[in-house]
Amino acid sequence: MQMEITDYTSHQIQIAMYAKALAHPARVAILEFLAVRECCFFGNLHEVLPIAKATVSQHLSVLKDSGLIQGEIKPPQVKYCINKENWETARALFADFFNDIKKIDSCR
Amino acid sequence: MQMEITDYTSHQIQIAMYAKALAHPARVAILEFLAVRECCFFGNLHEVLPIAKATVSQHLSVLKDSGLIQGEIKPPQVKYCINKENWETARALFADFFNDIKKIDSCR
DNA sequence: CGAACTGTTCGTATATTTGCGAACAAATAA
DNA sequence: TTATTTGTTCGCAAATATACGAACAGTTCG
Repeated sequence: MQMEITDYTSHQIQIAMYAKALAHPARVAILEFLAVRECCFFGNLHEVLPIAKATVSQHLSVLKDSGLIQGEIKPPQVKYCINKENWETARALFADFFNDIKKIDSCR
Repeated sequence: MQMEITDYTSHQIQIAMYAKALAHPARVAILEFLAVRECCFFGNLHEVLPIAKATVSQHLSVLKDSGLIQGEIKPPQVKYCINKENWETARALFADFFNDIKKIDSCR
């Protein structure tokens, strides 16, 4: 008797969650921007993004909720940076996901 | 004078597009299912997913539009499989994205 | 104290996503 | 021809996501 998937696995849900965090160009831009700087304040991000500060804040919130970044209050500014542990988790998750599928020959 | 990002780069848009395609557990499940089978019909997918066939069809449509999979009509069935070229593109895109950021020491 | 600066939260408008049943289309089988 | 099988498309409802200005909160500066 074949195992039946009645619901999604936590693995699938986790990949989908990280993917959702990356699913908007502004958030990809934020992460790329954080990547090349030792340190980055909200204002730096707002400067280079073509959106209102309220919207920037919202995207940062999504990224924080995903765990990919973290913010630290350095009054009167807020400093953001990549969360290394979770970043590595996501990196490995996507790498495995794409490679597992690359192994097989699929159709044709 | 610092280069200013006035809009998103096509690179950022492309990552966001692929990420959006992966941003739902059902679509991750579909891709994982396609990964371990030589060949896969719509019915096989519908069987193992906890959603109505109309919804399965919709998710397949999203994945087709992203380029990650392709469908082939084998009357009266429809056979789906991973699109290898685009899959490799996405794999490389995410791998680079995650590794570029892993390089830097970021804050703390 | 009040003004200025930095960023978040609120309220709202609009667009997109997700999900389903029903209707539909195409091919096959009876 | 009619019924069945397979999957897509339609129409709709509900939930999320995106975006903005305005209001707000906390800190610093004058």
